[in-house]
Amino acid sequence: MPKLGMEPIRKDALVRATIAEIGRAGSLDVTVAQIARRAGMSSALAHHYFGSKEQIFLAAMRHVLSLYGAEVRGALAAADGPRGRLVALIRANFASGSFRRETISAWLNFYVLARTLPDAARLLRVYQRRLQSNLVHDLRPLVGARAEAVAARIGALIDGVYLREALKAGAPDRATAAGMVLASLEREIGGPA
Amino acid sequence: MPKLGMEPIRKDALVRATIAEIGRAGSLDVTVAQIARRAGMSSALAHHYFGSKEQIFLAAMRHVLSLYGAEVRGALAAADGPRGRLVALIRANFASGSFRRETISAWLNFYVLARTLPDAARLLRVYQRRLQSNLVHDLRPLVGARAEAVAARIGALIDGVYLREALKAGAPDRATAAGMVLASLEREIGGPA
Amino acid sequence: MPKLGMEPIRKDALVRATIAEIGRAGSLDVTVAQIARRAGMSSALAHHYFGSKEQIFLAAMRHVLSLYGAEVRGALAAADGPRGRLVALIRANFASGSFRRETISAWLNFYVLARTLPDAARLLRVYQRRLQSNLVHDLRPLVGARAEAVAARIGALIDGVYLREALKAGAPDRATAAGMVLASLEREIGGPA
Amino acid sequence: MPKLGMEPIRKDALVRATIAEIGRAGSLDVTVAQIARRAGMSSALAHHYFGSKEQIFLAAMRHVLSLYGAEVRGALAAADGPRGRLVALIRANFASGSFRRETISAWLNFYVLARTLPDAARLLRVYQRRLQSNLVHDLRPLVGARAEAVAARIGALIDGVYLREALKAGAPDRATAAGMVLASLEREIGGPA
DNA sequence: AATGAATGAGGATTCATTCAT
DNA sequence: GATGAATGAATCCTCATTCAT
Repeated sequence: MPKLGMEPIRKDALVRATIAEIGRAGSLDVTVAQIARRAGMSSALAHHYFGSKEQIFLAAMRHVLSLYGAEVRGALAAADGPRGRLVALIRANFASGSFRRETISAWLNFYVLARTLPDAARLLRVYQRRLQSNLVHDLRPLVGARAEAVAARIGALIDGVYLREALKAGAPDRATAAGMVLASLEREIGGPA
Repeated sequence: MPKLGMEPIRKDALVRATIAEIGRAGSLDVTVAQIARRAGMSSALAHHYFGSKEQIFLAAMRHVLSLYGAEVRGALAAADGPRGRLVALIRANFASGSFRRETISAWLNFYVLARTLPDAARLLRVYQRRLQSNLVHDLRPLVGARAEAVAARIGALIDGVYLREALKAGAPDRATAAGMVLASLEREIGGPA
Repeated sequence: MPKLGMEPIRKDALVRATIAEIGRAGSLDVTVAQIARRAGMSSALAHHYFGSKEQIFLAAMRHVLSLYGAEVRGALAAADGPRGRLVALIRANFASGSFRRETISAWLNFYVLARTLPDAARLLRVYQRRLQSNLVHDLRPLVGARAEAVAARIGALIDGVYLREALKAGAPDRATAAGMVLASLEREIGGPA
Repeated sequence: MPKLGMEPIRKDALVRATIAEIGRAGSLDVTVAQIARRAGMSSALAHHYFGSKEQIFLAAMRHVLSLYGAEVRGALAAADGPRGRLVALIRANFASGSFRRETISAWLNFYVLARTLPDAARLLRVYQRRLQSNLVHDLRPLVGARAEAVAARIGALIDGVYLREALKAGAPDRATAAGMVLASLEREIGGPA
């Protein structure tokens, strides 16, 4: 069984298990043993690879944020024109990779984590800044000087939609969620988005 | 002169201490002992009055929501006309009683709590429903059939603004926060709000 | 069972159990659970009263040193003249309260502890300083300026005798141990001690 | 040219690393991983060569004792006459090879180890017996029948000086340490040593 | 009403040791 | 010969909760 190069495989399994467990528990009150068990290894091995529970959580955050980033980049690359890119960007925020039950739960809990771990706060700020700059880039041609303010409102609305989704039961409704933000965009830039 | 029983006094002290401790810790990872110490009593007494930690948390939630409700009712009573009442309602959401460091932290953590405690979820849904109905009531005359959708967007935006405030350092900026939502309202109903 | 004023009783029981366990194990590799079990309580209670294993060890050291100090004071009070007091002091170092199997083991391990815990080192230095000053006080009239050097040699010899006793099997032989140091004293001050 | 097997090289590196780690930690609380890392190999290899942590410790003891023995033999070979040999023997006990920071710490901890490992106790007893017989051999011509008792006192004093050195901070002072024991010798045999 | 006393259950982390490659 | 992979067993410490007074 012991092969070489297990580290990335194990780490990846642990990161996925962490997100799944946070999703299941709905909070950060998950034990390393639970995470490790789901990832198919002993908790000792989890510590061997990550050093501490904190680092496991941070790795899970980075994973979620990096999946999200890839989703956004892919969407933007396939879109044309400011309006088209804005729509694609907003839709990407609610794409199937990110806007799923467990990820929404993880996201909410990362905000809590950020109140304790400076590194977690930093990661979330990076996410917010990127979203803001992406929005501003394509809002500028449409709303000029108002771009910054509009982007801030849309960014906050996206977070709010996530937060409210976390309270609902059942599977997340991507279309409705994205629709809310797209409608807001429409009101901000005028005309149908 | 009826001598006031200790029960309400003790319970109130515990509820306040709970909110303060959640604010301090930035999470629900506060011990009953910490709460009781801040409230000036033994943890055994805290259990005596509330039965369990869960109930202490729920009481703290009810307290926050009831303060918030009072703030909103007061604001609405003093305002006139749909537009005036909408502005007052939004401002009330960021009033000094609710939009303060520790309450914002508590609010965020209550969303986490709601994922575990059905009672907590119920309380948050009551809050959302009231906000929605308050918004709809005064949006109807202004935007007609769009009232429901607009109210949902404004409600989610308010939550998003809270969430983002939780990530920031330093004292919360009420004017800016309220300004964001008011600007959105303006775009939704047309003309300066 | 729960009565008031248990703290000193519990702490005392823990301190005694600690010394006994160190004696049994022959090293500091004793668990809080073992100590607590011997003291007739849960390990949680041990932590409740002492806060940490470190503090338990330090309390045990203070206990041993204070017993030793009492023994020495008692012996000196009952002796007359420099020579008589020196003999009494040396005998006190090997009195039945201190020169027993488990205490010798504890003593040795406290020297190890002192290499890690500054507080432990401080306690041992206090012991050494007191012994030195007691010796010098009564050596001065007998050997004048050599008092300091002679005291240092006698002090080190006492420690060496303890150390060697730690290696032996069976019950410690007080008379022989004290005899070694008394013989040394005799050589230092001339004439039979 | 016979190619030297790795075994003795590895074992030697581990033994040296063990002494260094015990010196650094000031206790036997050093992990095999720490020792192996300092010796430049994996902990698995350390186990491969020694079988267990216990055996590593015992090998380290043998190493220290054998260095000490060589030092003593060298000193005795270069000295003449009972008095000269006694002085040389005492000085050898505090020679630069043995009376150094980490070795003193190791020595103290070996006494602790001896309380658990019979083999360790045996090694220390061998050391004590050899020292005793070396001392007696050259004391006999000077003090006759008192040789055994004097040797025992000097041996215990040497150990005591080591023990006290373990408590001090800073580099060990060889001259002062040897001086203490030489002064004692002088008192025992009469006349300047 | 109030609390000190007490603990069972659990949780992060460490570590000697084994094993397949 | 050498090591990364892996884990079972501990160990310290915490905490919600109960109980006798």
